[in-house]
Amino acid sequence: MAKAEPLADPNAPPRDFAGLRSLLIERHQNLPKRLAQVARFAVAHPDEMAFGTAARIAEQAAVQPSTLVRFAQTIGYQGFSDLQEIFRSRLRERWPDYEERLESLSHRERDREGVPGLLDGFAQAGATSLMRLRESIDPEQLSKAARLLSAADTIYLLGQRRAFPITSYLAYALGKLGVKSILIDNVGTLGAEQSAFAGAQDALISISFTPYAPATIDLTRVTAARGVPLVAITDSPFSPLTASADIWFEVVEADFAAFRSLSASFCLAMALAVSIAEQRRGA
Amino acid sequence: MAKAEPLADPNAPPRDFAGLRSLLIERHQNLPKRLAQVARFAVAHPDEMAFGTAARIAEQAAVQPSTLVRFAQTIGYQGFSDLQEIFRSRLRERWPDYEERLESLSHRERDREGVPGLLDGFAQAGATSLMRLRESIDPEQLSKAARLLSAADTIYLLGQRRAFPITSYLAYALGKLGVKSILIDNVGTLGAEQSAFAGAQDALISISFTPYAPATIDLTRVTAARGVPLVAITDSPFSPLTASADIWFEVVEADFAAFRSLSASFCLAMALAVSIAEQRRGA
DNA sequence: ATTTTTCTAGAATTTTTATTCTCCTTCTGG
DNA sequence: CCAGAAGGAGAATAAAAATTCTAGAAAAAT
Repeated sequence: MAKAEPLADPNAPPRDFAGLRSLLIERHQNLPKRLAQVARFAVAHPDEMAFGTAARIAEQAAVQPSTLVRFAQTIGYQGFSDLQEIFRSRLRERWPDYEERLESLSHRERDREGVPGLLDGFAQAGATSLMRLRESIDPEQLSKAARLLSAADTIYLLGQRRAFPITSYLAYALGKLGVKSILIDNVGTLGAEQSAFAGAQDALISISFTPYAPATIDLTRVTAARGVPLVAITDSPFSPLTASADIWFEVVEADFAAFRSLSASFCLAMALAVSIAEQRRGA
Repeated sequence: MAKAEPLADPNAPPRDFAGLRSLLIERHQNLPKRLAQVARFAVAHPDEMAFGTAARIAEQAAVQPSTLVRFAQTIGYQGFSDLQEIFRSRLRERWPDYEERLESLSHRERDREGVPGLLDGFAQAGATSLMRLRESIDPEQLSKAARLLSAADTIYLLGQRRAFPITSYLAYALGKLGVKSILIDNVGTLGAEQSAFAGAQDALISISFTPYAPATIDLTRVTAARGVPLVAITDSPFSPLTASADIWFEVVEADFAAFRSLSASFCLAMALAVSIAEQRRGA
């Protein structure tokens, strides 16, 4: 009857891939023949370990399935499935290198609770969002959007609720860049009137995230139907905005404490604004 | 010798992730409710789809396990396992060259010009701002601000021009957190009237950056002089806001292409909002 | 060389997991 | 508003998987 010592148990197996890997390399020579064989295979073919069934892996490693279970238990895991979870987590983490870096930058955050922890948490969510954005946005799409928008006479900006800060910022930035724009802020529910004069020679930037604000959706649909070119920024390919959009961008923000970051959306908006201005200057 | 053409079967489901993804996006709207729900989940959480068991995925997508099987079969796969294989292959393929990708990510930003370079530039500026923020903000100050603000009856929010996106977001976030707030948006230059009823039992959050918007400065001074506690967010200790502020934060944003990031300011605002709510709940 | 211990293979068992089926609900078209 | 069809939930079933058990082989110790 061994007592549970969850925190400082020296026999507890590592829960991350890096730790497991070094443990395997270290203990490999002291293990019995078949178990050492499994250890070698695991280090050499981590992908197989993550995806395969016990039977399949056993076959490839030339051992019995039961040996895999024994192996896992010998190292300290509960069973094969438990061990496999480590290999899977490695593939789940999208940007291991980058996350590690942030992690080390924020070594203090574990100790922290309450308010300071919040700051770190939101900073982390913001940075993660930004890094993901760079990977997920197709530069070609962005160029196309810039061309489309730079051809417009007036750029109408529509975004409500959580998206409103972004459109209001766009109004500010475009103004500073000398690009004519109109912010449809829907004050007094005058959104329809504010957008009434948008025509085919103009363009509309609509921004909406789940749960999509009805005002944004309705106004966008009506305006796009009139033939106004539409660039949409949203958080899913299934967003109601994508259907009528000429070009749309999917921005997935990381969240913390149930609040999604806005960093990536802002970043995209800024890039868009400046590239419209550049495009115009070039033309 | 007309041979069967197994490759061109129009009903055969895609065997690669990209194809599956676009198929899902395309067919999603013609699918029944629950199946569409699964399609959305699959696109949004491909990692889960790759590793989870049917039961686990079903729970997260809020459907029955059997629905997953129906879904897979409706699209043309043999069963759920068959479908899942596609999601797994994606992780398999992606992994090997990930180091390469990260490498190219940091290299390409030098070569790049124009639009894609802008995105990287703004992302970098945002991330830098966030990292700096963590260093520069004193946790003690943040806690004090949260206490001061949580004691307020109504929180008035003031910020114009570049700071307006932040205050409008604060209005949204505080509302969601159940904290009473009033956004002084100065529509129709009614700012003075909007803030007229703020008293000593309330509080004011003022945000302003160089060049400080006169409306913000004036309204802040007048309101603070009436005895309303003031928390200020600004970009310099010499800002006109610091003089009358009970607590103030200096947020230095990095810039790119002559546009300053807003990431750090947003991050601070979010942390502030959530800690006010936490403080209230505790009291 | 013999006993004891450790290790392994393979069968047996238990658990988990996907799939099928049935009955009920919710739409849709007349 | 009703009839019919399509969709969906949940139990039942079948399949597949991991795990345990046992007997025997290999290795180590005496």
